Amino acid sequence: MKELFDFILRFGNLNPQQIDFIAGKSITLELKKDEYFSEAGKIARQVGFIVDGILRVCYYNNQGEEITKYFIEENNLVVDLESFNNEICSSAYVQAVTDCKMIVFQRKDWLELLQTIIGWDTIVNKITTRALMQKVERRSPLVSEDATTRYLKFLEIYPTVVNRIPLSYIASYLGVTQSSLSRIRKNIR
Amino acid sequence: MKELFDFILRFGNLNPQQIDFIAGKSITLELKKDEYFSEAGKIARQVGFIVDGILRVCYYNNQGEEITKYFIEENNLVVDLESFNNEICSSAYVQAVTDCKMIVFQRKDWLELLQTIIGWDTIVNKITTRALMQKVERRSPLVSEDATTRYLKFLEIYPTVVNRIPLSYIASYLGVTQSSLSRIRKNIR
DNA sequence: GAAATCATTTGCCATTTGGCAAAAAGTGTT
DNA sequence: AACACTTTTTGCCAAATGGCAAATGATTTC
Repeated sequence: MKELFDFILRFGNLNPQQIDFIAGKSITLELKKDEYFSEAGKIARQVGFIVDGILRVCYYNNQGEEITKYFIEENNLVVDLESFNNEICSSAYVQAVTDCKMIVFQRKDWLELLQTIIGWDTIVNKITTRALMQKVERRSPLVSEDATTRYLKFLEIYPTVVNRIPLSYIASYLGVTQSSLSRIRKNIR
Repeated sequence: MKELFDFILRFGNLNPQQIDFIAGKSITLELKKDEYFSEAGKIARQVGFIVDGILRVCYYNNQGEEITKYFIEENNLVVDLESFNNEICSSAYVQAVTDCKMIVFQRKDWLELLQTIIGWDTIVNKITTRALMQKVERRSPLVSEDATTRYLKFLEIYPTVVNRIPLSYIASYLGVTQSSLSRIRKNIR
């Protein structure tokens, strides 16, 4: 629980009562590798905080290829925002890439927090905006780079992730085939 | 001015006094093709609304190649968010791709609006979040597609833009060379 | 620890895209 | 209409990446 509030309090202040109230609404969740936090075709009804482990957001394109949109590491919030906010079906999967320990809030509790705790909405907005900007900054530059440069950028952005996840996921994140990525990796060393 | 409030009021309600107050803080700005709305190395101190015209956000990578991050069409707000919010130098240019008519708010006026008008921050947050999500949704899929598919997606997303801007800008948005894009375009028809 | 399963690497060749330079087409100016 | 200027197209060839299948390596299961 400490990790969660260390994270939250970087974006604003809360008094001890408020912290307790938030903590009281949380539940813990353990996901095994490959299990889903939320799924395409369903409505996301949870906000999660990753205490330990890595998740990824992925989907399938019209040729059935699996595409990883991004990875999310420990000490970050995870939510399928469009689905959660608008109560519409998601088009993506949020999947545990390693075993994960999470702290989770159900939708109705989360909404109650937003209405109850003064300043909570501002904190949540800051976290959301920052996360979205980060996604743009991370993924967007890949479009204009060749495969080797993409991989090098991946290493910069996710230094702690490389050795904990299968090559195929990295390939599907970078928009490169697995075999190409394998060759690229060989050439770099 | 009508266009601006048509846009804003899709995200929340404002009474006539509030609308007048906001309008009173605005100024109009005309940009000629190729002029900058904000520049790399400077701090963005304006929020703009495009009444007519197209802007793009672009930067130069370490090989001096010009890269277009995205286009912004009429009836949208434009701001270099990271620079504006944190008062730090930007790394990107926001440039008029066609002649543009804009409505602009200076930073201090914008901040005053945020403090003065109840609910304005909520509206701005909704607009910001939506715009950021849109950026992710538009640019991210390009990573995993080949050049032809990228161009077709571009046509879907920016149907009104294609014939108003030079081919080279589209190429630099799609991460494809100009000559490749020219060939792709030929093969499609 | 052998078998089965899954992940990664490699070889071979096809396809796509890039790089460069010249030609063609389009625009605006006088 | 002729000129300069910019944008787009094209030809030629090189380089990068993909597709497929087999080989190798790693991990799990019994």
